[in-house]
Amino acid sequence: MSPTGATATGSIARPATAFAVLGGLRQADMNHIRSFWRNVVRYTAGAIVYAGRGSAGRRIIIISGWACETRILSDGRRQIFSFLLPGDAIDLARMSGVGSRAVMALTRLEVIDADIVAASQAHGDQDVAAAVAQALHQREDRMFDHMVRIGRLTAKERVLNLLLEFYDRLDAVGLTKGDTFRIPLTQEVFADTLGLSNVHINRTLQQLRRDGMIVLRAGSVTLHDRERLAQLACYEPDDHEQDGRFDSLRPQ
Amino acid sequence: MSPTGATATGSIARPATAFAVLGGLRQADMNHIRSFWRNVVRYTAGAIVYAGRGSAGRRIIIISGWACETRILSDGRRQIFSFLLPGDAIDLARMSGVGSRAVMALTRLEVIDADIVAASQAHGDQDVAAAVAQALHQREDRMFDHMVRIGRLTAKERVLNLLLEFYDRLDAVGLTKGDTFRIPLTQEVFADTLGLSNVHINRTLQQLRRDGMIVLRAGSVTLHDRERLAQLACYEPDDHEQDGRFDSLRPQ
DNA sequence: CGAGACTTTGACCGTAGTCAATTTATGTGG
DNA sequence: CCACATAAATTGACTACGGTCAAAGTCTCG
Repeated sequence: MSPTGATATGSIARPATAFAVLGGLRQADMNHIRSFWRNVVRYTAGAIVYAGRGSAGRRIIIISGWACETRILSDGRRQIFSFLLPGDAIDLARMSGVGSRAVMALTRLEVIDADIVAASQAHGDQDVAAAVAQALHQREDRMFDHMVRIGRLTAKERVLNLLLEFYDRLDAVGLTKGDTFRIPLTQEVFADTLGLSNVHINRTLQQLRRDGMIVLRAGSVTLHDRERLAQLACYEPDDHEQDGRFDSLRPQ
Repeated sequence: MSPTGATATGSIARPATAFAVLGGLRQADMNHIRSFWRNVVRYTAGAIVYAGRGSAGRRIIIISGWACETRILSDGRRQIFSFLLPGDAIDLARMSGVGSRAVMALTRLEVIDADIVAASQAHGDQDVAAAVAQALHQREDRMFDHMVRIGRLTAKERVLNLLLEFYDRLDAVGLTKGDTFRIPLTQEVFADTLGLSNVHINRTLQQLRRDGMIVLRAGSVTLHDRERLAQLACYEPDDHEQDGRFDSLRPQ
């Protein structure tokens, strides 16, 4: 393991693992994807993702795992700006890590250079570059939702709203099972995301559990009646246009 | 005045007014700018700025006045995402105004199509298109500062931090006089920007005045000892690289 | 001068923060 | 598989920051 937590993946890696998140693939796609195999870069949880590590360039696609964009103030306070889930893309330009902004792996993370993928337009009629551009746009759109969350919603609304966003995003890449999905976040991460203290997050979650609005245990969440929850949490999926995430690699 | 609040400026408008904010100009620049004259679009305070109104396109440059990006929730809560000051540029694409996002004039506003200006590279060695692109980037960078503000700072810090940002931005285009600048915002706008109630904004401002940290009256603010204030407000101007605002029209 | 928009004030409430201790996972080496 | 170390979740007691409601005072501008 390199000191930065990043490792270029050798031929040891098993395709089935890294790309499983993108769903079952047609044989043609599989062949196409295998060609990227040695371009996948891995990070350990807690690692900072820099541009240029391994074979990852400035624009990257998340293959598996969760990451976040964050800033840490000199006095220790931390704010998380956004989350990066499988199928998301981000431009690492101007990420400095210092007082400014950094992308941090929240779990083990697999990443690939977006330009390498885009350069080979072999699979289907999809325009990979366009899909990446769309993913970048959606990230920006979500940023506004997030500002509303921390600026104008109550603690309960913030938590629900965020969980609903996670559901929709994960569902779009096949990472939900019915109303349930896995969520690898500590309560402290929730706190630093939603502008609350970890203690208050804890109490809010318990309240939501007691009210039967969510089921949350052992790293997985279940959201029954999302329609109603969305109402309660001011969650208005602006129909963020088409789904622009990088699932052009998924079965048609 | 059109129903939307937008009017295309005819030849009646006086150059000296609209472009005064960009500072005194060399004779060559003045001539160049005169050619844009009929492309300036005006809005009244409170008007929504849409792409395509008058001669303004998708990417616009603020010539004079203040505007903001905002969203209004169905229950009336409002969040302001960013402010647009003279010299700033913004891409109006995907501004819907409805539940999503809108640009609203906070004062009388003068705007010009960025592409029209960029199309004529006559003045100096500056690359206008690059300056506009930079301005767009800076807007994004400031968005992160803003998330930290509403997510992690106290009320007092939020207010100071925002005022310091205004100072730096206005100073960059010559709109400060010593430690003082004009600020056309109501306390309610502050509230909806900083995620606080208007009443609390009022009390916070009074507190800051009593502590002698700011002077605020009749629409103008004075910030003495900004170094100290920056310290207190976690204001860390990340040295947002070069100054990429649209002041390439200003004297060299 | 009057209307409407903004600001200011007071009283009171409630959400969320802080500090500190305890319990419960999680994980690691033996 | 157990023992220990560490991280994470939970709880209680107390505080305080910020919200709400309602009334009164100011300012602007036609």
